[in-house]
Amino acid sequence: MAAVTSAAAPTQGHGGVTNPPLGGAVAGSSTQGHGGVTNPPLGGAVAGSSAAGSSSGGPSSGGPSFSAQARALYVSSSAKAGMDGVDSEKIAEIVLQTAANSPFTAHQRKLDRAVDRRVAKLLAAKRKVSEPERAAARATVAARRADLEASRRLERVCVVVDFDQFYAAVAMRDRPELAERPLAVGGALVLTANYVARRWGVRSGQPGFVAKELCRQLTFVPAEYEKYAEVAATAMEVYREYDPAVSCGMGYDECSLDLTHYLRRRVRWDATGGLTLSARRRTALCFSTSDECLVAPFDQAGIAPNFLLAKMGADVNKPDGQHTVSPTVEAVLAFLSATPTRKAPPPSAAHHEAAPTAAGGASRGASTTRPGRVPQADQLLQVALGWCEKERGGDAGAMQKGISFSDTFGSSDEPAALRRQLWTMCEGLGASMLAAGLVGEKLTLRLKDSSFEVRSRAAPRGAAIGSAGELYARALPLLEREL
DNA sequence: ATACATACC
DNA sequence: AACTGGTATGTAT
Repeated sequence: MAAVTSAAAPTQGHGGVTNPPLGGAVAGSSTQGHGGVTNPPLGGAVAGSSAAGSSSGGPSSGGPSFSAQARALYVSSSAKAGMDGVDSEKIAEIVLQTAANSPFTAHQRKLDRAVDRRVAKLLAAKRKVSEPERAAARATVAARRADLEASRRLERVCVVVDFDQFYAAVAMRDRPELAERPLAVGGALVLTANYVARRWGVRSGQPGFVAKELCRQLTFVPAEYEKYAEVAATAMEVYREYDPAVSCGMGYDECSLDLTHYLRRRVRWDATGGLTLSARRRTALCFSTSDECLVAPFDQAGIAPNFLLAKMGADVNKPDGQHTVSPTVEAVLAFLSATPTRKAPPPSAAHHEAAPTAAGGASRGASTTRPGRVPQADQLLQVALGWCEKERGGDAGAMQKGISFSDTFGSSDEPAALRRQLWTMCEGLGASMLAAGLVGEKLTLRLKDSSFEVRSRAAPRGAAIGSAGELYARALPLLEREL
């Protein structure tokens, strides 16, 4: 990982950081624009060895027809909490009618086909692996697995709390008259729907026009991110009593606590039996000191010996549920085999880097560059075993690596209009860079057209980028070339 | 290194 | 009329 440094982020002074740099960016285009600055990837060590991954349930290679896929998509959504008694046939029908022939869906299908090709390629490569190679790989995995088991920690009590229907809960808190009505936060896209709306089939990630079609009475309210940050901060204040280092997830709607120390001090707790927060204690966790904190009466919690498992557990038993993974190897493995692969987080070298390397380091370095190894295999193995040493849920305290500004605007091919749009976005990005105290090193212009095709063009490295003017100067040539 | 894609909320 | 926006990471070339 190149030792590029930049006049990076002074704000959160991290002493003499040799840390990664950052950048600034902007974008514009005929329908949508998205711009961002990125840095060279963290690089770091990637592990090798050979473990199995499993494909994300995307069908399509000779799989079901498109409408069957759409139906399957819906069925999974109807299985969500609070969706009993929903007329799934009808909803599937409406979703198909309104969205199946959209340019978005067409683009999505194209992406899916690319994934299928990649999967086919991997499977073909796998088939070519000889039996001796397989045996060697099995031995490597067995050895690594033994290492991981030997270093497995089960004494911690990690909790991930998920603020259910968070954005909608905040909206309903402020406008109680909306609470009984179907409500969606968002606009072009549904970010969150309350449980009333979900009964109509409205769900997050759905395009707004489909949601409206599903539920004519649906009320939309725009997202208010500053407010969410505020409410989350208030909730964190409460959680801090239980874990001074409590961290908040990116979208503000979840946080992670390590209750190990709190429980040792305050509660009689049987390590072998695990921990179940009593309803009362959980309520205390959520609401203890202030009613201001009454965010969502239906928060979920995952409780487990590490944050990987706690995060996965928070997704079980919605709404208003909690799931405990007991601190035994058997319980952990049983939980994993009962949990769809889809629920596991993607293996990430960065996560691995973030973990103390007691167990990981040596074998990682040794196997990284061997040919024929599956990248990320060590991470996959860790996830498969439910092994995770991450100290926290979020990456609290990590230095920001990029900052971006994007905007969806009306379709246009007018160069002049696009330049104006670009300028507006440069101003927006400049302002957020200023607010964040960031200076850019590298600039990327991203353009999305009306068929959802995305182009990204990077400016050659140059002087630090700090203002709207500098952003524009670097971005404009990129745009001109695309006109 | 660049472009393109993915995951997550 | 018409499928977000922001950050970080992964893959292919």
